[in-house]
Parts: sequence; C-alpha cells; structure tokens
Amino acid sequence: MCQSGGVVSIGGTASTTAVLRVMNERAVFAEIFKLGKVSRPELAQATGLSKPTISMALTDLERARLVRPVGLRTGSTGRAALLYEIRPQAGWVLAVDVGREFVRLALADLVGDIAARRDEHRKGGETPDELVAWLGGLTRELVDEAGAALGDITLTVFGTPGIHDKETGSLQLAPNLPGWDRPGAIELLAGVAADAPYVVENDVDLAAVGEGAYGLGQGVDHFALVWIGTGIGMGVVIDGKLYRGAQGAAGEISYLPVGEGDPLVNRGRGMLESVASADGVVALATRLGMKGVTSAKDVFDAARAADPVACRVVATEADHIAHALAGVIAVLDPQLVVLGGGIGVQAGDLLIGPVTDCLRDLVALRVPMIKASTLGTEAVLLGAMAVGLTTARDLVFERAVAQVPPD
Amino acid sequence: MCQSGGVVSIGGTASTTAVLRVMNERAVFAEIFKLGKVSRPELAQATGLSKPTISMALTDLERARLVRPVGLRTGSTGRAALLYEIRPQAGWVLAVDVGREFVRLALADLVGDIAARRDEHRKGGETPDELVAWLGGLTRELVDEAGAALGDITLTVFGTPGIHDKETGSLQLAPNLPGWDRPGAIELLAGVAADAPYVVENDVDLAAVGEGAYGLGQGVDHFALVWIGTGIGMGVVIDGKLYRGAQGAAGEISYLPVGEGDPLVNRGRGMLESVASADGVVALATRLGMKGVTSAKDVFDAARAADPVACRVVATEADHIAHALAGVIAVLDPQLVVLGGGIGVQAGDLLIGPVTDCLRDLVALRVPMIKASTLGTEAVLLGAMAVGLTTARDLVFERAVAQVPPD
DNA sequence: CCCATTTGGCAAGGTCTCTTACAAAGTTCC
DNA sequence: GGAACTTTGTAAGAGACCTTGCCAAATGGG
Repeated sequence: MCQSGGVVSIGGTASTTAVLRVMNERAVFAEIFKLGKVSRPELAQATGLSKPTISMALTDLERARLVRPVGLRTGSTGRAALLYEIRPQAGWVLAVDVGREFVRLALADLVGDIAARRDEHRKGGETPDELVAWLGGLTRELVDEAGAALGDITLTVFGTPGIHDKETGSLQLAPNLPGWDRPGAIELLAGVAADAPYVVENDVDLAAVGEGAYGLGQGVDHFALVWIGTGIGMGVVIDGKLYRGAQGAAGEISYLPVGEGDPLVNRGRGMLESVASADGVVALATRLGMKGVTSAKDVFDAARAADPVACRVVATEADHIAHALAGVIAVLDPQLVVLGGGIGVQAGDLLIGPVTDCLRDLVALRVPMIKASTLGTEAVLLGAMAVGLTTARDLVFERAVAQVPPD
Repeated sequence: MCQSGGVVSIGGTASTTAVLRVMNERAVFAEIFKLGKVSRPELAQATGLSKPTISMALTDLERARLVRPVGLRTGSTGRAALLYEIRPQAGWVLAVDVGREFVRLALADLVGDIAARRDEHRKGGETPDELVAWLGGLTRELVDEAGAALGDITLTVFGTPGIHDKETGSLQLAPNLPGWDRPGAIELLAGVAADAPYVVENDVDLAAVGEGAYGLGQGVDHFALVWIGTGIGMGVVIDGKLYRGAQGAAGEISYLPVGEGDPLVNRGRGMLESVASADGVVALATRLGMKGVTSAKDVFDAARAADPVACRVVATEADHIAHALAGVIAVLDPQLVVLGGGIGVQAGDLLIGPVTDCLRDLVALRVPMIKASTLGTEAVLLGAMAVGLTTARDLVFERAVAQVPPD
C-alpha cells in the first residue's frame, strides 16, 4: 500500500526476451516440484506454454543437471510419455536444531527427503568453538552416509534459541548458549559445512515454519505458533511467510505483562514466562500443596487422574495462556493458533478446551481455532528444512542458470 | 516459506512475448509516476530498456490516454527532450472518511492532487439510506467542482469505524453507524459514486496507511499506528503493506486486558478502551478530584500548567498506554509506533516521554521509536487516498491495456 | 555561423515463443 | 496379428519483441 519515497507506486520490472526464457524455465522447474514425475504435455497444460517451449526448457534444465528423465508412463492410450523429475542430488540442505538438551541434524536432498540424520545429547556449556567442531564432525558423518560430498551442501539452516542480531553477528537472549552473545560469534557457524551459505533463525520461528509446511498450518495464511516449554515464545506466519519483525524479535511474548506480580521482580525472565512455563507450572503446583512434583508432566498426569489440586493448576495455566493469547489475537487476528513446545504438545488435550472457553470472554470477534501441534519435537528441524528447501531451490536454479547459459 | 499443498515451492509465472510488452509498458508507467516529468532517455536509463522500446511504450500509453507530452526540456546542451507526464485526468479517486462527528470527502486525480473536498458535520443517527444519499449529493458537487464526470471516478475508498465483514456485507463493532450491521448494508455504498468500484476499510487501518504514505511511516517497513481518541484501535503495516488479519480484525486492541478491573465488568467496551480512551481520562481526572473537566483536552491543558492531579492522570494514562504497547511490541516488534487520534495528537508531547521510559522496563530488546502523528485529523482521509491511488493506478492501466491492444 | 552534444526515428538483426505439420510410439479392437 | 486411433515428440515457418547501429534534427556554445 505504501512505499518508501513518499507516495504509493505500482510495481513492474522491465525485461527483455532473454529473461523471458529464464522466467519460463523457472516456472517449469517450479511446476516439476509441485507435480513430481511429470510429462511434457502435463507441463504444457500446467504452465500454459506450448510443447516446443517445454521441450526447450527441459533440455536446458537437464543440461544444468537440475532435472532428469525417469522412464515412460505407459498404460493409457497413445504414445508413452517420457517423464521428468527433479534430480534430488541437485542440492542438499543441512538442517540443524541446536536445542537446550539436544542437537538434531538432518541432511535432506532437494526434493526434501531426509537422507541422514542424528539426534545427539548435549553435555551443555560447550564453548562456541567446541560446538562448531562437534557439529562439523556430525555433518561429515551425515554427508558420508548420504553419499554426498561436503561441498555439495547448498545451504545450512540453524535453529537456535534467542535472537540473531545481524548487525553484530551475535545471539541475544540465549542464556543456554554461552559465548554466542560475543560480536561475530555467529560467523563461526560457517565452519560447520565448509563455508556453504548458512542461515540462523530463531527456533520457535522455525517451528512455526515447520508447522506451516508439514503440520497444522498447511494452507493457512495467517497463524501463530505459541511455544510453551522451558521457555515461552511465538512464531508468526503472515501471508504464508515468516514474519520476523524489525529486530527479529517478533513473537517474543515471554515478556507479556500477564499474571500477578510486579514487572520489576521478574526482570530478565519475562512475566508470562515466569508464570506459564514448565517451571511456573511446577512452582504453582508445589505452592498449592502438591508433593513430589518435579516436572510439569507430573502435574498434567495428576490432572488426567482427576487430582483436584492439579486440575486447579491446569485451570490457572489455561487462564494465563488465554490472557496471553487474547493480546496476540487482538493484535494479529490469526486464523489459527497452534500450541507447541513441551507443554503445548503434552498437555494440549487438557488446555485447549479451557483456553478456548476463556478466550470467548476476552476476544472481540470470533475466537480463532486453537490446536495442539502434531509435529512434537520435530517441529524446529522440519522448519529448518522447509526454510532451507525453499531457499536452496532458488539458489540452485540461480546458480545453474547463471553458469550454463552458453549454448 | 510455506504453501498450500504440503511443501514449499518457488514461484514463477510462465509468459509469452505479448505479456513482455505489457510488463515493460507497466514498468514505464510506474517510472513516470516515480519521476514526474521525464524524457525518453531518462526512462531508458531508469528502466534499462532501449530508446526504441521506450518510444513504443510511450506511444501506446499516450494512445491509451494515460500519459501526455508536456513540452520540451531546454537549457542544457543538445537537442531539447520532449517530456512526458501522467495525465492526471486518467483516473479519479474518491476518498471518504465517515467519522463519528464528521464526514470528509476528497476527490483526487491520478497523480494524487486533491481537486475538491468537503468537511461536513454529521447530525448523527442517519439511516444508511440517508447517509448514502447525502454522500452521493456531496460527491456530485465535488465532481462538478473538479470538472469531471461521475462516471470518471475510478475507485471510491470509504474509511469507517468497525470491521467490514465481507461474508455478510455488513459492518461489525461500529455502534456509531446504526443500521450498517444489517447483512448487505455495505452494498448500499455502491450508490455513492455511480457503481464505480469501491473499497471499505477500517478508519484506523487507513490512518496507518496514510501515515505510511504521507506521514512518519514513510520508508518504514514495519510500524503500527495506535489510535487513541473516543475509541482505541491500531493499524498494522508489515512489509510496507497494510495487514488486516484473518477476519479483518487485526489491531483491535481495545480489548487488551490492561489496567485494573474485572474483564467481565467492561464487556463490550474493551478493557483498554475503557481506561485509556478520552472518556477514561476524564473519568479518572474526576475521580481524583479535578473539577469542571469535560474533555480530555482540559486535563492535558491543566497538566501543561503543572496541575499536580492532572499530571498524575497523564502519568497513569502513559502507564496504561505503555502496558498496551508492551504487548504490541512483544508480538510485532515494529520499527516505529505512531500515536494518533485525538489524544495521540493533542497530548503526544506529554505522553511520549513517560511512555517510552515505562516501556524500557517492559520490553525485552530495544524500544522502538514512539512518535506522535503529524497528520492530525487528515490521517484517515489521506490513507483512503493512498489506498485508492495505488489501486486506481493498477485499475486504470489494466483497463487501458485490456481495451487498447488492437493496432 | 559552425561544431559538439543530445534527442528522436528508422532499418536490420537476433531471440524468443507459437502454430502447423508430421513422424514416432503406444493402445484398442477386430 | 494387423489396422485404426490416440497421444507424444520434433521440425519448420511465422509473428512479436527488443536491441544495436546509423542518421537526421535540434539546441547551446564558441
């Protein structure tokens, strides 16, 4: 609606016939991704281009080693059609989830199939250099296992807690990753995968992307993933795209002024986080007199067994979450809110009902759907893959078209 | 990042040479908007196209009556260049701000110059039919004044309170516009400007667009306009575009759970709204013992004269606003927050300092800039104009290119 | 008054895509 | 098993677009 430079302006990029060809090849490439194994006539149908043009594009794409023929489709009447598909080895994406207790890595080919993966327990407290060396070793194992080479990796996507400050190249608000708040620390990550391009993204943001690509957010334009576990965060998807905010801090709802308590008391932790996170649940249960509670799961199990105190804790938790969501919904008006993270996944069945009920009193219009994530602990890794795949597909095409135009 | 149908996909639209021409003409058209009076060589430079192509595009655009020559640029060495500009009469935009006490109308030509406008006092309580008839009459006056015809209006943009529910064609949450909550009522607005296309947008959303096009939001990608007056609302601009939300209710922050008070007590009004709006300020001042206070302005004037009670009211108001903004900032992480509406404009000088200070204790990272709107009561009308102009420019081009391709 | 400089127009050439036509390779039916 | 039919793939010709290169026109300065 508005543009820099004062007033509004319509878009439009000038082009010549040469870029027309690139555009069409890109369209064919994208269509093959969408349709899988596909014949020339089907591509002509899908893109609106003529058969000869499709043939031209395919020979170019095949010479660039982006697609390959995979046999004939026979059975129906008429001549058998030669089928084409994306060449999976045309690109590799390394997805890395650097969590509090685990690191998870997945190496996926360009069509998104995971060729190799690892889940490793963290000792905790590793220095940045140690962590990078460790991840680098795991990456080499994965690459070997997949039958690829380290240099084949098109793009690496790291999911980490905290906020990636691009100006200083450091990680803010990530107490579980000591040493990464040093200016320039992020650049160390280039060493994990042989200086391939890499992206660092907030873990909860990636979980939201994962939810949009593989989970409940599929086909939903605007939704939010609220992550409730040891910490609290939110990933926002708007118009099908991850929204990061001006500083990359969109969705940092741990600081929402919710629940009783002086804001100044809980400085540095965030008000919502201190009352609604896993620790908050345990603390409240203990305060109300439950014995032997060490984890939030204990409380939820007790609530499922109809323990009256545990039920009160769950009700309070639902109330806190609902009040936080009321703010989110008022600002964003999403179509869907997904609850993820340890508490969201484990206790989704207990919470969704009371949260939704409570929201009816707090929200002006219709309450959006509230659902519990189905991706579990995979959400961040899948989100990293999804981000990596979209970017890698562009990168691979760009590179191929830039290098192979002659002849 | 994610698409319906399962997984991510790169874009790309297939095209033929014919659409190439349209693309280039659109690019030239857009460039003339950006540069104003401009010569052929300048357009060639700006678009990257060659001189003959520019000439071709210009003859087409001139034949479509979208641009016109405006004389020669002489003075420098070399042959004088023939300058072209947008033909202002190629399109007209009618902007209408239907407020609580006033209606404001502006008729702008395609380059955005206001050719005629009206500010009229509302009697209040008009039926939809009466309102439409009144607006229709005013529109005819404007059109006459501008030397245009009613059929020349390319697009009408209405700014109203409430939420335009497109499914039922009615207006929700707009108590000041009785009768417009009836299903299909919105369609009556087509009668204002002879069945020209029209758009109905929330007034605060339009104010945000106006701020982005003509005010403090120029060149800012992500910002929010918080409107504080008789009611409270917010317009959200993300990636330079207005964000409406799934139901068109994004930014309905009047229901934020802020301030003391039972949520159930203030149902239907919104908690934030009841404490922070103009009425809330007056109520608080009276409760604290101020005499003869009838409007929020009285309180702010007294505060400027260092009245201690008024100062306390202002401090409380700042505190409420800051708490609301804390939620907005946590969710959206905007680069800038603009305070608009009666209170935002009148008392911006008093509020911005304390609000910013208070936010430092409530926000995780850097506090975004907080500024008071400079557009005053014009914001909604200017936003309607901005929305209308972008859309009208596309419409006019589309129409011209669709009609004049032969020869 | 002549020259350097810039602008505008025209013709030729190259690239892209589409349409049309035809050859190639299956299936169906007798 | 073979003929007819249907679908696929390729080749040639034509149309549309943009660009390069060249020349005429117009303006200011010396």
